[in-house]
Amino acid sequence: MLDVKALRADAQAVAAQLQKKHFELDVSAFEALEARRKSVQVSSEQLQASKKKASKQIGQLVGQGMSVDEAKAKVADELKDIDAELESASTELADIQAQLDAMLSGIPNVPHEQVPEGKDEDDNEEVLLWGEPKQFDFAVLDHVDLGGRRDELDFERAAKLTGSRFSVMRGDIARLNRALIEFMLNQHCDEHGYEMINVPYIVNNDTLYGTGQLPKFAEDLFKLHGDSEYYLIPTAEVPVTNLFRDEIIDPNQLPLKFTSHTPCFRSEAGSYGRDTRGMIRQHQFEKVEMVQIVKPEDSWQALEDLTQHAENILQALELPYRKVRLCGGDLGFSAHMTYDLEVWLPSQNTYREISSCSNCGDFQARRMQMRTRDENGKPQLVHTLNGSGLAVGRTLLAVLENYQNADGSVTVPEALRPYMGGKEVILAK
RNA sequence: GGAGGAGUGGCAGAGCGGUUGAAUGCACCGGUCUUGAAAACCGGCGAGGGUUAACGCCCUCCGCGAGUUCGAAUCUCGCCUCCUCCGCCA
Repeated sequence: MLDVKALRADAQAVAAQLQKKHFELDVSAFEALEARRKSVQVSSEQLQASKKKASKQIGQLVGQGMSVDEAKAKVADELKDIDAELESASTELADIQAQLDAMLSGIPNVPHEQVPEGKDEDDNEEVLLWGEPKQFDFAVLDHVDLGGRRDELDFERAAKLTGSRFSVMRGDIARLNRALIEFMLNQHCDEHGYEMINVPYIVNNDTLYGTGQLPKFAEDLFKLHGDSEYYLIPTAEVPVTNLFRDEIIDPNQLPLKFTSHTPCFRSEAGSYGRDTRGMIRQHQFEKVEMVQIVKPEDSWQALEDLTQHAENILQALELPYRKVRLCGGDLGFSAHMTYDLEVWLPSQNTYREISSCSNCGDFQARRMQMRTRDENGKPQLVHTLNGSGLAVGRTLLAVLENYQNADGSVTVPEALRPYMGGKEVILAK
């Protein structure tokens, strides 16, 4: 949520910033609504004040010994029309407020000035290329073929169990999956200073509102049937960032740095036909997430650090990758600025997203009313950041494809061998 | 699932339906005293919102939501959460 005060002060300026994000802010609609809000709110509060005053007067008179009926009669004039007026004013105000909230909660975060212009991923700005894609002297297989040789990666049976966009992992691949998770968590905890945290995979409305998935992106989520409005999490960012919602965090506790391994559930509405083969785009995938809650002045550096932490994983696994700064059109709803990391996939001969690291500024914090105190002790919104470190399924397939051998086996990256019982090669026939 | 009990400010803990945003204590901040510290004493100390150039003034908030009333922390109803006991269970 943007600061409504900034919009009141200069809606045009905000609209100009949002254009980079290809969001059209209806300035005149906002200003018209805001003008009504102001007049109705002022009169509604005035009416409340006079009603309160009259009630207090009755209290005083009764306290002085007057009978209740007499006291009421004495202030009857003042109370005469208030109820009806107040009723209509507060109904109108609630209506306007609801419209304003609906408008406001649908406006995305403004992009940082460093965010490049552009409409989609083709316009993202490359900031780093790391590693050299390996030259293969044989025809490379993709992860589906590699994993399918011994049924260790099984999409057909997953489809039987559930449907499309699910997978079954078995044997060494299942173990590789676990190895990646452990390796990533250990790196973040032992080398990068994160605290591990385990959170619910099912969350409520308020939590999804806090990070910005609701109300606008409900169709991307899996909603549970039942009496409660519950959803499966689309990312650990949602429960972890919301941990301290509605709290004022002691500044001495900041920064908070959490890492969490969870499954993620996404409906992938609107991506029919895209990435249908393999485990690139699944309804359920695992991710190791990093979340930071920091003082406002620290978030800029924190984004660099957090992104580096994700890069460290790729570097330790010796996977070639590319780092891009997302352009305005590709930036997410809540993000102020985002770096994507894209890993090299030999089978596609291109780089594909494996991590997304964002600074959300105070955008989520304002929705969550998550605050700390400034040097004067005044409440102040915190800044929130999140990033994948990394998407486990995509890392797994990147490992399979980049480490494949001519015979269809896969060499285990050295960093993972301790987690694989020392095994150096898997999927050998 | 059944039966009870409880939700008040950072914490503890008062609060007859009436000038209560809320006693008191602790914690915290400032001051006096002290060579310094502690103790003692004095003062300050919730959040959100509106309005204003500003000082200030006003509204809302005692788990959440409705209701009764001129007036609700206090009464009524529904919901949520927590605790205790019983049952069931990984």
